[in-house]
Amino acid sequence: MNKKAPIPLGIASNRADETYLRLKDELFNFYLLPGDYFSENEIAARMAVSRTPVREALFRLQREGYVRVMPRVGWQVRPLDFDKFDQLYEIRILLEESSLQRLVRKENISNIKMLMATWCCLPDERESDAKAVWLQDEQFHAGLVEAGGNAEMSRIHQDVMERLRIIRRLDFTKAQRVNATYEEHAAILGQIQRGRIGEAQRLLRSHIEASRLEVHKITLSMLYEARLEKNRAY
Amino acid sequence: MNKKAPIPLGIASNRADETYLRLKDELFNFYLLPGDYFSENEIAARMAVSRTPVREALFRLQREGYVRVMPRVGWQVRPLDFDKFDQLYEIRILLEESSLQRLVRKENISNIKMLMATWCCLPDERESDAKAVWLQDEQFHAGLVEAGGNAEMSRIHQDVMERLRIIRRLDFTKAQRVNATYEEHAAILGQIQRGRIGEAQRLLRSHIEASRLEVHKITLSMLYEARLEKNRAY
DNA sequence: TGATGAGCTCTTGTATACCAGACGGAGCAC
DNA sequence: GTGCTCCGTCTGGTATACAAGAGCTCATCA
Repeated sequence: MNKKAPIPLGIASNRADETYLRLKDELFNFYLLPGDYFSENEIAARMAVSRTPVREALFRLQREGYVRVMPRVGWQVRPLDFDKFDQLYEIRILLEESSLQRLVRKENISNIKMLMATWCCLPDERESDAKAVWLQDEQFHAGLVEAGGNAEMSRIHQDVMERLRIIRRLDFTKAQRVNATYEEHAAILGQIQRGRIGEAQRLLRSHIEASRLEVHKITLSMLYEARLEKNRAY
Repeated sequence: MNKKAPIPLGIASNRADETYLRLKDELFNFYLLPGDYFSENEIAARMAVSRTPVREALFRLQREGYVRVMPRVGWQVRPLDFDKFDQLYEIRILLEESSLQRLVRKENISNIKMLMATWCCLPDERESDAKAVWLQDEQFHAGLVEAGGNAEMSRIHQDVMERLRIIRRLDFTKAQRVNATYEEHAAILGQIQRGRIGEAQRLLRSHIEASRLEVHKITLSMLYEARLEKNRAY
């Protein structure tokens, strides 16, 4: 029984991607807590792969700011840095606002119509599942940037959103927040359709600012609970 | 003599970084030409290291958009994509403009004064070495963003500048361009000092646009020459 | 009692062996 | 002549062996 299991590969096409996704999942669910120390061997044993794909995954996560390596010492989960999150929110606002600006110049509003189908609907047609709303919200903001027509800007926006995801995913748990999101998105799209870009930008900015503040509040308690949860498990 | 050489390590602290820097150097000097195919073994043999650090370096370069891997087939140097460069220039403008905006709000002009010492000088005090001017130019634009006070935005700006470097470094070869750079930078800083941010933004935008157009022209001929140069060598 | 250093153990960094898949060319069938 | 199949050889993907440094433990000595 010294032979390894046949093929424990997941949906990813290789073990490195698989390990990357699993590790990110553990980071997002606070199984790996900010500040924790760990080693490559530890991860490799837990995920039943060799150190090679683990290292590849960790380097990617390091590049994205989630973990850091201390040479010949070990790895650490980077502590949550709310100043950094604020800065990323500011960049989000900048990118999305400027995409609206270019939108009106390029008359590229086909994406916008698709977004309206999702967001400009009657209250009883609204999605209620938190995770589904969160996904649609991601698509809304990505869609605005894509409509701007700058693919590199979309890529950067996606990176920023990715880095915010660890705290943003804790939003959309209260019905009130979901309803507010629907109304604000619809209002923004409405102003765009009327060609009032300036007003749309103003609404967009305050919409994102509201999200930022809300997430601040939620995350602190959620992180605390996640910490308790993990401690209970041992 | 089957024992390897003792320590052929360069300035980097490990072979992976060393390999990364050497590869990027070869990319920037068009020793590795856009469109070229190559394998990990080939690089490893040429740089006298094992595949492990080579792979780590290549993954970093892939993430930065210089190369791409085709699984179980090989690696390719990504062709130069001028549309992409245009998009990156647009992002540069956005980031630097918005940094000026925040500058006036935060009254954070200590960086600006340092920049003025370099750029607001008499014509005979100007740096003439192309490489030195290029370095100062990088610092000027990075300095503007840093003065905005958003560290994450600085990081993104740095990434964008890095990706533009392969074509931007071919600029600053003509004295005329150097002089224009000095005058335009001085003008921008002058407007900032007078608190006329809007005008500074306008100048900054046209300054970057001019650089973009100039680089377009230069690069096509330089790349052609680099191609000839390499063919001559064989 | 306190300082110190040898050495053990753990870490990441690097090299290498092995695997499966992709591709191309030779050879055969038609 | 043309197309198909098989097989050898190359590739990157993965596992593993080895090297070297950081840090801790504990014994030793002043």
